[in-house]
Amino acid sequence: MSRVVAERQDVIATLAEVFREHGYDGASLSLITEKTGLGKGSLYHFFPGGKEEMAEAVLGDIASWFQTHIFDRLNDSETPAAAIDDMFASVDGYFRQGRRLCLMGVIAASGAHDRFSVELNRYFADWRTALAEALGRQGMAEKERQALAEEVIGGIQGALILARSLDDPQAFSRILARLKARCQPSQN
Amino acid sequence: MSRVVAERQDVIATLAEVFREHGYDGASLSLITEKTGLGKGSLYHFFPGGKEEMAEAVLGDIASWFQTHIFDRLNDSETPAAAIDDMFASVDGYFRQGRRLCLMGVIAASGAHDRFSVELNRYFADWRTALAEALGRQGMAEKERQALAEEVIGGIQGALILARSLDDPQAFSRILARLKARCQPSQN
DNA sequence: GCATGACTGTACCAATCGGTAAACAATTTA
DNA sequence: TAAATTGTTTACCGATTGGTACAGTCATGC
Repeated sequence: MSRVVAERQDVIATLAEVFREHGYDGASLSLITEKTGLGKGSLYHFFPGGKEEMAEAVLGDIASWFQTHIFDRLNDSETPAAAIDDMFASVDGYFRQGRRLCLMGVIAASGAHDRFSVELNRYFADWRTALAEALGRQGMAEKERQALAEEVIGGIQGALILARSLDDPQAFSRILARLKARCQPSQN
Repeated sequence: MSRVVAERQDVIATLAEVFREHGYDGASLSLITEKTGLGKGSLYHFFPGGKEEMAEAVLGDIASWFQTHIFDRLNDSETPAAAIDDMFASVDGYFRQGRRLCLMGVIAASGAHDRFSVELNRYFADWRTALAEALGRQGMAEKERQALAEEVIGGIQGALILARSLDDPQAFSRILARLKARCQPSQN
């Protein structure tokens, strides 16, 4: 268990960075072998399905991270306002204050989109549902909470792209703060 | 003039679609020859710099379209509220009600980002400046208009990614409507 | 009617692509 | 310790990559 799983987990973390920085098509096997330090043989030992399986593993890893650290906390919390605050803090940390892109967004904006449409759909739909319900437990009306959740989640993606394009990570933080303010109970 | 320029312009439009749908790395020359109907010889005749020059031509074309149809109108208009409304209408049309991605965003989220960082930076910075100034002529305070312009432009990018990921173009329209409402003079 | 220059089709290039196979080393397990 | 499992190295595969070279086509202007 320990060794193997741990190493595979390490590989997945490195794979995630490679896909994030170079995109799916841009992440060649030679680049992957270089960054992971693993030869093709080892790579195909861990991921017999090749590059596609590597990306699936990474997306699955990300999905479960968000599930436990974001979605579940939004759902379980009895103090939705605090849970939503936690969400924004986690998001800020996860995306390194705007210096890191969202791999889900990267894939969605690439030609590999079709290959992973199920994962993409679930990730964004689950996030939207969890946030909308937390907003609801905060007293927000049905229509408005659906729309706001959508706006916030999209806003985060756009802020990441904008921050990278402007080469100004702080743009991410500024937008995030505004989105957060819009989720405050006092704003309803 | 006519023949050459016109044809090159047609090619650029097709190139834009290919890059949009497949990303920079995913747009192989064989795919480009197929979609444009032009052999490599013709392609390299029009774009001696190869794929990179093709992408530059497309980005330049997009930049000038936005310059004349969006940025200039925001700047020139003496009725900023109407100009901002026009912007949202143009954006909705340009992105085909959420069924079309923004190539600038696609490139920004890809490994080819570094190659085109100048173009990306200018596109988003110009848009932000133009929108912020229009908001200013509408009476909005300096700080708030900068922040709102940033939020709107990022929000559009994110809405496109979200709409594609959820396979729900209407998500784009819904978010766009909210962003537009936030720019209304009555909201200030 | 012929020279010119814009355009195109084809063959080709080295390099790299994703992926396979199998020999080999290292660890566990019995 | 022997066998079985797990992991790694290396050489290799055919296909495709972006790019080049160049002969040929075609309309235009002189």
